[in-house]
Amino acid sequence: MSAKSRIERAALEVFVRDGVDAATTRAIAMEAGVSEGALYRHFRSKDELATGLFMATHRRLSTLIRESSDAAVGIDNKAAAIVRAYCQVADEDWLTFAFHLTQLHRFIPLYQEDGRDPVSVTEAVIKQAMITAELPPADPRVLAAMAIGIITQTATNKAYGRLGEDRLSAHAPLMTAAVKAVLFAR
Amino acid sequence: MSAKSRIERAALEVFVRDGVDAATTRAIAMEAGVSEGALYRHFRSKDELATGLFMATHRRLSTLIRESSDAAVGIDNKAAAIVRAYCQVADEDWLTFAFHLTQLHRFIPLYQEDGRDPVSVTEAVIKQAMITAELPPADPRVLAAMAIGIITQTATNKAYGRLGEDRLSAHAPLMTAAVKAVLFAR
DNA sequence: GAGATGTGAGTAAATGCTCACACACATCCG
DNA sequence: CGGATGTGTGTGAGCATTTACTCACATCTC
Repeated sequence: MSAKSRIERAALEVFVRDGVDAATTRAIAMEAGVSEGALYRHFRSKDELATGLFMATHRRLSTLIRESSDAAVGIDNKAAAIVRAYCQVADEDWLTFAFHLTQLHRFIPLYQEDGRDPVSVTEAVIKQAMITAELPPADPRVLAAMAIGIITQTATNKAYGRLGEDRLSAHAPLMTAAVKAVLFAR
Repeated sequence: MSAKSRIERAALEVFVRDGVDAATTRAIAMEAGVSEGALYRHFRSKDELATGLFMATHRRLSTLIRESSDAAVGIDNKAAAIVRAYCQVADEDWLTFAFHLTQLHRFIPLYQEDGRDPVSVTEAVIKQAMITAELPPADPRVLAAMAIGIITQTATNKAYGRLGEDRLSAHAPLMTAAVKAVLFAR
């Protein structure tokens, strides 16, 4: 593995463990088994390192959700597609996903910048389904928040060790049923 | 207002805005309109200040949830009581609630320490309802996470300015319906 | 006047980042 | 082929700055 990716993996570990602000470049370098100087050979700053890692996962997740919900037909299938997208990203690299999940609040301006984030996409899907009367009317902003909350809070509890070692997709059926139920709840 | 509470309010503002780790004692003192020394006259350390503020809201929330869900009869009423408890704490002091919400991840060991936290309480309620066959069987840990996720993610989106200026309880009916729907979803 | 409260300059430690240097390796030239 | 030169990468001591916290002294309150 290249030094650059070793540093990135180490940074993810330290960021998840200590939080981005409390993490030190020294700790990251030590975890990666390189000197502190090497870190700055590959990244301009600690902030660029953290932001780069966050945005990579953010774009991966946002794109996957948008594309797979677009491809699905009908609100039920779209809901299932969104759950599946989260599970896929979480399971293919839990560390990056956990970093994205736990440090999200530190990057909200970036999260919301282009209206292509998971919440906005979900909100758009819901709005559209209300126009076609597939869903009964309600505040789409709140429904989107609740739907995403079902998924992210399950993932968060897994990150906190409350759900054992299963992959996130082990809970996909229940999460999917829950999201569908919420969309129709009034 | 006493200096001590002025400092606490200022700390909450800065902690919410910058995060606990990035917040400086100077910024807090300036926001409170006192010197940095005054801060240490009332609190041993920045960490004690942050932890004290967090635990106060944590205990308030946990206790309220436990007591009001205990008092309610039947799973539907218990679900409504949990939503109401969150809304009450959020609406009576949004700043402390927003602090608790956004900085939770930094205090997980404290959050989980005594099994009286909102998620654990909700999990216990769900388990009991399954024993009495009020609810169909499923993993209570996941159901609890999802139910709490509905509430906290709605609140989080409000904190991020996605839901306008309404009080959280404005969304209580929808959140309550959603939580009930999730508990029965399979 | 005594104790509580407030002040702000000062301190030791930590942190993000730089820099002069070292090493490995490839390319070029006689 | 052997040496010179260039380039990408790694090192770790060192620097400037920031930060949490302290303390000798001032001020207020009763």
